[in-house]
Amino acid sequence: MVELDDVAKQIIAELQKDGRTPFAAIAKKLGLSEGAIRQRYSKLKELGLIQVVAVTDPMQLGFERQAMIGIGVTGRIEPVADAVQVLPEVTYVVITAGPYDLLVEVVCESDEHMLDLISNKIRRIEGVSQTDALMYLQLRKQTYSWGVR
Amino acid sequence: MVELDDVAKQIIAELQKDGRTPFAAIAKKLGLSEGAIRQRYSKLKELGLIQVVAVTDPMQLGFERQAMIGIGVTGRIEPVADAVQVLPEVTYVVITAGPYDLLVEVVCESDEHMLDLISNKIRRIEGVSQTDALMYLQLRKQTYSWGVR
DNA sequence: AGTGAAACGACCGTAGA
DNA sequence: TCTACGGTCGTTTCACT
Repeated sequence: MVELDDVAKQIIAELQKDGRTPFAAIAKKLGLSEGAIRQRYSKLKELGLIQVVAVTDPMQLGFERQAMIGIGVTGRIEPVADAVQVLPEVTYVVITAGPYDLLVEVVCESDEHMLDLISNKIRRIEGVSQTDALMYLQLRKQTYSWGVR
Repeated sequence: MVELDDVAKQIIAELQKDGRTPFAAIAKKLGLSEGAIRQRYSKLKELGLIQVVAVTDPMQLGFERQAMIGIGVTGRIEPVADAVQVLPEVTYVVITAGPYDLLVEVVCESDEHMLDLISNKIRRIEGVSQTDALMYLQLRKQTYSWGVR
């Protein structure tokens, strides 16, 4: 775990609103030099604490089928998480406490692709005891500015 | 639904890798002018098809408690989705087919905050018949470059 | 960690095919 | 929708604190 100071938090907050905000603009807002902001951004990025990326809704673009797979695991969860997260269709993996041990978001090109992924890849992983597919019908909200409000 | 041509898809793919990639660099790669890329980016953004943002792992920063709430709904799902997505703690809402009708990701400051949110806000929404909280223990993978591979 | 300055490159408006 | 161009602004590097 990492402790971030106020400057780092504010840089993150600005970039959560618009990831292309010039460092100079952030610098002006925070009363620091451009270089200081860029230096901090580079470090945050290097440490894997932040990434600036384009996000879209694949379904809205007519691309693919999407689902969240709830997985029940017997035995240790980590090895299953490791095995799942190397699959290219998998965009999101989180270990959870509750009805499932693992939540896995997947993006597929078709129903057949999805079926193959679940039946022949995910369900055959050692330790997977149960899978529930929650097919995405419509994405309603997607926000990245949680610290801001 | 929107049909994107190849240029748009490639712009998105580049920005999925690094959202701060200069338009000029993308232009060079695609053999177009910088202005063309900027113009297309602006339009994609305006249409809400793409957003460039900073993403982090709140838990890794020691910030908050996170969970996915699986919600069962009686009657129409859309009004419930609307009511849920205005809550500031809610970062993600998707209508699904499967064990739940709605998946809702929430970021809270503490267990008490989470409890209050679920008991006093979400469960009191008209039409909510069931909620399962899947508390996040550890985020393992988070990718935004699905079209790329 | 942060500053400042100079060279370079990116961005953005406007005009035009 | 795209290109071209010029002025403005952002980024990079380096020497310094």
